[in-house]
Amino acid sequence: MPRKIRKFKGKSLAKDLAEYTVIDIETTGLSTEYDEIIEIGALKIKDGQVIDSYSQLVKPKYRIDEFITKLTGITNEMVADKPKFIDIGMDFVNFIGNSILLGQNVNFDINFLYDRIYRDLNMHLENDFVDILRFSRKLFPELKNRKLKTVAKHLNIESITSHRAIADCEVTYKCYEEQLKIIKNMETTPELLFKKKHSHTLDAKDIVATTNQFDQNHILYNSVCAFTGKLEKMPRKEAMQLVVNIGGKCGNSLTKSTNFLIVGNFDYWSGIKNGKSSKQKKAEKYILEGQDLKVIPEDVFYDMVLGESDHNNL
DNA sequence: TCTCCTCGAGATCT
DNA sequence: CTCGAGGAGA
Repeated sequence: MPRKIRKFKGKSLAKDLAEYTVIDIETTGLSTEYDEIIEIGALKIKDGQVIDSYSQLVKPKYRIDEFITKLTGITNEMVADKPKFIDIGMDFVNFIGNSILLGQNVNFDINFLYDRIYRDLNMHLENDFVDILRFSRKLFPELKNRKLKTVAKHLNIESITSHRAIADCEVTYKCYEEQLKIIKNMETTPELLFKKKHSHTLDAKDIVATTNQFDQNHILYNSVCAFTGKLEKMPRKEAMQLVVNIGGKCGNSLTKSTNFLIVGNFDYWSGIKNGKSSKQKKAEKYILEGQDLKVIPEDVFYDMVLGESDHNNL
């Protein structure tokens, strides 16, 4: 199991905040490993108003390339006499304090800052954060993309052409405040909007036969089938449909009336013990008790359903 | 019905 | 990274 990197990193929140700190950084590239911070911007917001700001250009170890200068407008000359991160890192840490951080795809900024603060100051950036990219994905799925600029335009917020930290903070916090208004108008809250949905749409009862031509001599006719594990060749729903179209029945779980347990793959399932799922172990117990139940692998199931000849062509 | 898990697909940041 | 789909188990 891969060890968790940045283990003290804060949690991602979806909240309607009265007080927070917007952050944005400019860097020499996208890689936290190889690229460097060249500008930090932050705005403290309270009740929708800017109450404090922090803006600092930072001198990187390596030169800024042309692409970044063109993108941000930040040149090597501009940072030549600026402090290195190690000299101003503490100022930034003090500025944000323990406030909740907010930004567009803010994981990008947090990861850069987390690593830099740890390396230079031997401290952990533990602040919780709000990523407004999550908001726009939820609210504006119809837009061609959810880049800050696109979202700002959609919300009639003016955004300047240059990618500079403080300017982007301005746009970001305005986008957040506007999106909060939209959520309020929907008579919901961010918490409700991001509440995990129950996506268990697969209920065996919902699967009905698409034919009434049944072969009453088929081994699965009038039988009760259950599944365990992930099937290789089709979604479980399709397999259940096959059973039902033969005139069999399906259940979500293994019961006293189950006749066939079809076993798929569960190599991926780390919680599995002795290579057998609980359904399989339950089935073995029922068989010992004399139940008319067979445990069959996926391949055998296809032989039964489709016939030997078709099986080879799958 | 609820919580926990895994995987694959799809974006966004400079 | 985040989400949704789809599993298991209680």
